[in-house]
Amino acid sequence: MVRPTMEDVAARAGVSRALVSLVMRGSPKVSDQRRTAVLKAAEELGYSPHAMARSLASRTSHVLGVMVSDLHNAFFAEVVDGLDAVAREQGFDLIINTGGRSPARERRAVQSLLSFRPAGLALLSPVVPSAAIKSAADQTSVVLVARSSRLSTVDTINDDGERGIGLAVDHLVSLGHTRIAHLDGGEGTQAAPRRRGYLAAVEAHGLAPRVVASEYTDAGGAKAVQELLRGGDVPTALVCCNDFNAVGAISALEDAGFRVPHDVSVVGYDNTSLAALRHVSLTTIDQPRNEFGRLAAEALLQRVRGERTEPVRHLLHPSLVVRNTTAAPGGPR
Amino acid sequence: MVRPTMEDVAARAGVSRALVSLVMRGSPKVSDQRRTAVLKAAEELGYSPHAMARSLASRTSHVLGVMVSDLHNAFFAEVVDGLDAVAREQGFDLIINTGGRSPARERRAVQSLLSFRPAGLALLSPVVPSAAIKSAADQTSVVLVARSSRLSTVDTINDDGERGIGLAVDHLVSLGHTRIAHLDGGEGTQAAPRRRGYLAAVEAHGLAPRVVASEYTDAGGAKAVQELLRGGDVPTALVCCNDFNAVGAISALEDAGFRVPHDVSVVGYDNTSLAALRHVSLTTIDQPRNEFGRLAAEALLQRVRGERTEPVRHLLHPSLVVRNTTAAPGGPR
DNA sequence: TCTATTGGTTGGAGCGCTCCAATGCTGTAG
DNA sequence: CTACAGCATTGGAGCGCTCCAACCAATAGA
Repeated sequence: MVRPTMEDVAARAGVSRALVSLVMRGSPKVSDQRRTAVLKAAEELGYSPHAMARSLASRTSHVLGVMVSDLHNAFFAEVVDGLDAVAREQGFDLIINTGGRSPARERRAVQSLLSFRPAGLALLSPVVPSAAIKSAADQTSVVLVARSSRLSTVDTINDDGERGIGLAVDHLVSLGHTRIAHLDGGEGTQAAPRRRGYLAAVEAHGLAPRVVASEYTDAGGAKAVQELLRGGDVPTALVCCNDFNAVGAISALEDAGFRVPHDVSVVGYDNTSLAALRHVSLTTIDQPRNEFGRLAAEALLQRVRGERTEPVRHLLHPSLVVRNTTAAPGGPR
Repeated sequence: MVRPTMEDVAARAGVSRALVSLVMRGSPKVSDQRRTAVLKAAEELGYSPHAMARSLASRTSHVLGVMVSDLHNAFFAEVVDGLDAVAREQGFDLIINTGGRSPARERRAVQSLLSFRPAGLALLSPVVPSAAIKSAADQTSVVLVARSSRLSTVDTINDDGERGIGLAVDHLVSLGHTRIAHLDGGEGTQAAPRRRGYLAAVEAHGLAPRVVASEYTDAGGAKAVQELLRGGDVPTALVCCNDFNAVGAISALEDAGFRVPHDVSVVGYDNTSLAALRHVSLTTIDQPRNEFGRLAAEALLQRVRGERTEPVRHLLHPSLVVRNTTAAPGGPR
């Protein structure tokens, strides 16, 4: 369990510790002969550099910290994939920590990440108050994903939720729908722009808006539909705040004898893997999640390299994915 | 961006660096007067200890590395939750890295984690060859989750897949089913014990076994059912290798005009969040995922504290979760 | 009164590495 | 034959911390 150090490698290869250091960092100013000798010795000893000692000595870090607010949500998995790809490419490592959607836990997670003195910090949909983000930003470069901020020291990456919902409404209108309701995400992240997008799009088409309070869960979607049914006046199309909500809504509709999409069309949001299941086959709005991650990593690395100090605000274009839960009113069962 | 050091805090509080170190580590042998002075100075400067310098100096680590083979799978999120809870409790931090189910990437991820010299390493369902695990185990304590191993230096945490499938078969038999097929997970992790469990349980009940080749995806489940249908002789119950497979199977059955559970009962495996959706409401086998994580963390910490050197092999009991995809043959539609 | 003991505090060495100034070495120009 | 690049190589200082032996009162015991 006791690992060899640079000193051990140096002794075995018959060179100085400094030379080993140069080899490990891939310096060009080392003779081929010595280089191979060092690499051979390292190999034989099973040596690999001590990341912490390295960053302590160099006063630089090759680590990006990532705080994932909710590991249970596959949304973040793809963001992390994007981050990972770009970071790796540029010789950076990721250390991930999770906040579990609790501000206290999230705060601890950020503290823990900062204690490693990362070169940058990506916060994926954080729930901590803005002040906490500011204090992190005083210590390292910070990028926010799926959360906006007015802080001048942090970069942000978001999707254009207004536009995304607009795509859903346009799609339904083009199918011939005129009575389109929105199941609202309430206090949830990004619920506000989605609601705004719904209202704007419906108005643009000269239709009457109808917003039903709901939340980002399948139970929430079901409950909202039950409420709608009690009212008697069932719309022909539902634009839901996310995929889970949509699946709950579909369930409740079918329980009540409605057929999707024959009687009611339903659109989700997020294009989770759930939506793609053939059993669900949900028409939904896709966010370029991988791109979120890539842009987040690039934003951080730009700051790390000192190429930029002005904040960037990326607003990515969502896209419509048509599957089998939307059709013209009275269309396919 | 330049953070204060212990030296700065010491100067401000008018004490030595060593005293600050004692305070930061919560040593009891510091007078209250000095302690408050130090804490005040630290607070004012926004000081927080440098985790890397600390672990370098102390030659101990308060970090557990976690390699998650696939972030997209919510299974691991709960394991990580369990790990996180126990680790935090004992003052350890988690650093997570992902392998994306590719041996090469996974290897890099493990390398990267090891370069932080973690006190222990949890590998969640790793796909790297056993030799790579052994080499990691030479460098730190290793625990394997959802993968078994004969290595005497690593601990393992698994569910008893044989028993789990047995529960599913018993349940179906108790409902009156006699023609029960198994959709097999092929080369996938844990597919072998599940297959064995099916064969053993079916035999124990004196029934004829029927194993259909499939895989851990919804498309795989659908394909297997289509094959079954082409054969003409459709069983009254399906025990699937996992939840995704089960959902695909249900989809294909419904497309072909069969009703679940009236015509065919279906059982999944894993109790993913998917299974709990009311739209799916799948009878399935639950693995104590959180418990996996807790036991993994405890196994590592026991080794870290030097309490144990013998390997442990946890085999946890899965449990049956009955929902709406199973019924007596010809039962509820 | 002198020596032990105790509790609080401190300077210095050292963790494994990087960085820099300095060194030795060759080869070429003067 | 000396001078001077130019290159490969090296020793030493230092990153922010922990750990240890030493130290310094202040109190207790003889």
